Amino acid sequence: MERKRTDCPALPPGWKKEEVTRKSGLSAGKSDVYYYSPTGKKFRSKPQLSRYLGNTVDLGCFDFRSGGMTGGMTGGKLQKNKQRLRHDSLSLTKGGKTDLNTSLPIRQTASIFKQPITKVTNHPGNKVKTDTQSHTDTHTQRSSEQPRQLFWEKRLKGLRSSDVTEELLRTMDLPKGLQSVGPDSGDDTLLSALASALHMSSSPITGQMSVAAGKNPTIWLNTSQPLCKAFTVTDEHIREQELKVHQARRSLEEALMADGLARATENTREVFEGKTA
DNA sequence: AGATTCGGCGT
DNA sequence: ACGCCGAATCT
Repeated sequence: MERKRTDCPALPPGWKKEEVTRKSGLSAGKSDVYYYSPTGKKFRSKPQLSRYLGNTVDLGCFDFRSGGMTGGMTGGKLQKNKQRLRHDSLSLTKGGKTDLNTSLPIRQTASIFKQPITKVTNHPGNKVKTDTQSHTDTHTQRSSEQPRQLFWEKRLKGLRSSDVTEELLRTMDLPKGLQSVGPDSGDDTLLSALASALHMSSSPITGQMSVAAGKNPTIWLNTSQPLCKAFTVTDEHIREQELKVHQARRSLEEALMADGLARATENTREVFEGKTA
């Protein structure tokens, strides 16, 4: 039945939406909605889409079934102003490759995707100004980006890594003695903040040097540093870390060996049974 | 194996 | 009533 993959207006080019009507069973007549990324991966739920796109995008106002944005604060209940999508892994159609999203959450007050803006005036000759890739093209020069929110790292809360199966990976442990500054004193946010700082910046990460930053961040916060109290790295820390790296490398080596062996034996078995794939 | 399809749990 | 996802079924 209905087997058409339509372009989804709300999503960046390359994404397709599909609606399949159930044709039998108790739920006959109902339908399921799927999305396909430019690379062809199929998505069957909003959480799955969200996981894939990363926390960079808040699909809070995205309606999975219809494929559109659900309007702002309509109706009685006040809706949280959380709405931001992004506009990235989608516009990255060039690399042909990666679907990976390693970018960090960016403030996005307006709509996620490219949308025409209609300017209403009394004057004739008004045109619709379409937002091509003017500002958001920022993939190369991001650090110099305009105003940043003071506590933008809050948006990193809940950011977790997962493997290809989307199984959540165990989080890392931070060395004792690291303390966050500002709201969200959670360990996970701290970890994300530090990881982001290391990821984005090429200069040393020292944390917030001024004690006053805790009291009055508006004035004293050093915005080029993560929301982490100043810390000192001891030789002991360094040795611990070296040990961890060694252990990780050993595990990796073992895993690779085991995998290689497994493949080898499987191949020989198949040849033996005469089923060469 | 991968894709398709419906059931059914949880909200 | 519906979103989400497991698993049976199909190719």
